[in-house]
Amino acid sequence: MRASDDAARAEQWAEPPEQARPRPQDGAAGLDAAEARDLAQAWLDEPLAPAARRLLTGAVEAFAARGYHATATRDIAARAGLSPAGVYVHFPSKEELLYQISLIGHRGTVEVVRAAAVVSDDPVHRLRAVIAAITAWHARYHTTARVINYEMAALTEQHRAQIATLRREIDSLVRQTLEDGVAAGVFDVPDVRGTTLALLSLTIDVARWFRATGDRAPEQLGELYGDLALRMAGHRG
Amino acid sequence: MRASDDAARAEQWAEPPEQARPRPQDGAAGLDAAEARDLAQAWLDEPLAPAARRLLTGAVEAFAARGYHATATRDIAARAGLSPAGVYVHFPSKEELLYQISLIGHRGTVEVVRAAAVVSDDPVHRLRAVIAAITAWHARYHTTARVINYEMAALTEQHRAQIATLRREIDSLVRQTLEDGVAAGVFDVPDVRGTTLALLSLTIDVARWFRATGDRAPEQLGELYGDLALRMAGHRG
DNA sequence: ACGAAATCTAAGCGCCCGCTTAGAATGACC
DNA sequence: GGTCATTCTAAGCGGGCGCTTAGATTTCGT
Repeated sequence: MRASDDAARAEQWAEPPEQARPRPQDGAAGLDAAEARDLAQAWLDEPLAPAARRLLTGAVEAFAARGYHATATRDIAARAGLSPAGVYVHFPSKEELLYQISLIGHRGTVEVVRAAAVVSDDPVHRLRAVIAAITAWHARYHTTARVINYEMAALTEQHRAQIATLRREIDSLVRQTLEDGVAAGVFDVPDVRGTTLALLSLTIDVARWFRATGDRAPEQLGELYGDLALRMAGHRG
Repeated sequence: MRASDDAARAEQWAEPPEQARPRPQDGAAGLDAAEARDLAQAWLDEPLAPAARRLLTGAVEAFAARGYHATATRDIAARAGLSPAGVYVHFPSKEELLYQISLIGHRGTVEVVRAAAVVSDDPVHRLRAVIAAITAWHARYHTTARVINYEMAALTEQHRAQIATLRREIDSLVRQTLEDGVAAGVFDVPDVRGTTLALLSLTIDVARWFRATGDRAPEQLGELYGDLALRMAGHRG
């Protein structure tokens, strides 16, 4: 048995220990440097006041580590270096924080998927590119991905419906690619609906187990999953 | 576009709305008849006092619907028809409830997987049977599966370590089956570790999206996923 | 330099949390 | 039918929750 086997199992099965109570001003508690950099980068394009950005990234970390309902607005405020009341200058409620995180996160995913979809008209190349892109995104931004995939039930009904629209777009694109491949005779898919479900399932679950400290880079995982997707689509490589 | 397409997308993307506050004595709030029957069945073999069993099944429902941290012990007590203090006659803490749920759930999964593994020595039949079994279990007992897969971080360190042992057994069995198939020349798997990860990922994510009200029976889904597993393993059927 | 707008804090409101305690009901056994 | 362990409830403790309010401080166009 190779030494990396244990690491692999830990990667799959171990949940991160619940975070210690954050110290004030400790904006990136519990995140390693690479993860914090990626997280900050991911939110750089959003037109936000610095304090609002710190609140959002702090909320992502807290929600991912302890769950939405278990996270106190006081914790989020402390991560952003604000007093408990400081949160409500920028966001009217804790749920609004989650909604904004979910919105920005889902829009980012949709953009990544769209970009991957236009690289080629060939269903084979397109399926591999799309699945690789979704997978790499879920790995690189696994903290955000955790929140937007596993805390949807905490959104209000209206917000959840709005997010569902974005998710449907991703679903449609994967399904359409499968159908195109079947029509072109390069895929063999007896159950397009079920296989679409399985493909997205595979990429979403990455958010549950992926750790930046593992030995697998997001893009490497993306390529592996892209190849697995072609196999699942019945493509004879 | 077929009418069932919308249902399929809902199946994949929609989270169940947060449950209404349970009424006292309402032991199966939010579960349909089939789901409640399955849940009760799953716990029938456990040697437990009736009240303890009602507390455990009530806790499963509550944890699955709203999350561990968001669930009040008062809610669990009400589902079991007890006063808030009645919980502590049977369990010393809320975490102990989660631990017992996790233990019973994981033991059940391991049993199901072991039973599927002995049906055949042929890696092809065995992989299909094992993946189909895990998938069907996660679909049939998706309420329990949700709790034991997504609330692990809420366990104490000792309890989490104990559960990890059971999970490692499942991981080993899938990995060994892949390796046997490669050695026998019936599988083509460039990355056994990553493919094992992906296979288990696929089955676990069923707990996130599966609804008993969907048009797909647990065993049907198991067969679909068993076939997908063989494709992912590079078996030429 | 100054007044207004934006941003932030100290304090705290009403409520719900996990869990404990004291003692009442229950039921199996002699 | 009395005994006693078990099971349960009513009441409540200390504390944390989301969020509000009143007012201090900072920022900035003029």
